[in-house]
Amino acid sequence: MSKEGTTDPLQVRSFLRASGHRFTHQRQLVLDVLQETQGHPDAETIFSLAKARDPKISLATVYRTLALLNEAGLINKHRLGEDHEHFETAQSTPHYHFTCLKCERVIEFEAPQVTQIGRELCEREGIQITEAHLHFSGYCSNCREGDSFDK
Amino acid sequence: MSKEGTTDPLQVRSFLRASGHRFTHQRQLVLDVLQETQGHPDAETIFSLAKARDPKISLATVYRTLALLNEAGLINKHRLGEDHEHFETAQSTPHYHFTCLKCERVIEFEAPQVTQIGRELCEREGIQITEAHLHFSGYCSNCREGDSFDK
DNA sequence: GTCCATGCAAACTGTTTGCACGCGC
DNA sequence: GCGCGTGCAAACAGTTTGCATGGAC
Repeated sequence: MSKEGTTDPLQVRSFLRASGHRFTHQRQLVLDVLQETQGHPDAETIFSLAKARDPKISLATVYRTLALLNEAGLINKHRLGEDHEHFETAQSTPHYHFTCLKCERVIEFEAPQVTQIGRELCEREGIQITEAHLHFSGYCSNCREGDSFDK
Repeated sequence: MSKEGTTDPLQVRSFLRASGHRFTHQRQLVLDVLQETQGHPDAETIFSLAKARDPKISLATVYRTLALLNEAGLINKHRLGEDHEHFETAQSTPHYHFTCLKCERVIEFEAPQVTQIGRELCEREGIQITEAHLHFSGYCSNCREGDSFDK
């Protein structure tokens, strides 16, 4: 589960310039943080990691950058817990998530069937699908019933 | 696509009493509204519909009631657009949603494959799944490309 | 030098909570 | 009448925005 993604500085730079955006220190930084972070950090986490390297960066910039990168398709947004967004660099193969309601652990999995479901729906309804999210929640192997153990 | 559900006054009343909750006018009202409303209203919509019948009901009560009914399994919560929750009375068969990014139309569909995906994941990961959400977004038949027509 | 991007603080949205009163039981 | 449920307003979390300054090009 390594982070591939097309996010090296040069590509990002030319991508931004091509779409009429400037290549700033902050944009690079947010992307770096996202690439180097395991899992699915939320905006606040990304912010504090970025701030560790550039104490001047602001939360607003992080949000603005995340929105930009998301629109560009370089990163993806997910509602994992309930309340707020999590981010990850765009992967080549679509995948989905399970979240443990107790320990918040996230398990990623692939499910090609989802693409098929979408395809059928498109045909039947004449729609066009741009995004698919499958999300399970429940209890992971450590948290199901045996709660009392690790208390 | 009729609203079945086990939400007639008598059943709700005894359900609430059984779980140590009181049967109030407001709780009945919220449930009524939810049953009589097509689609997937959000809290604000439910509030204004309820308010039309009882001008004294408060938004806080609506939220508290929705939370209660959701925990009880009588209704379900969904993130359809992006920003806020939508609600619907619990259906007997699991179903999922497509949302049009332009006109916000929601299409419901069934997909038994999802249950299967969940089952496999449970076996492989030793987890326990309590909830499943599959959500597509994109453009409905009216909104894909032909935007200019209905301008 | 131009203009987009940033930092800051204030605004905003959806939802939750503290508290005194009111009503189901 | 006891105690949960309510209404109100204030609090809250996550995110967005207006504005003056700063930096990419």
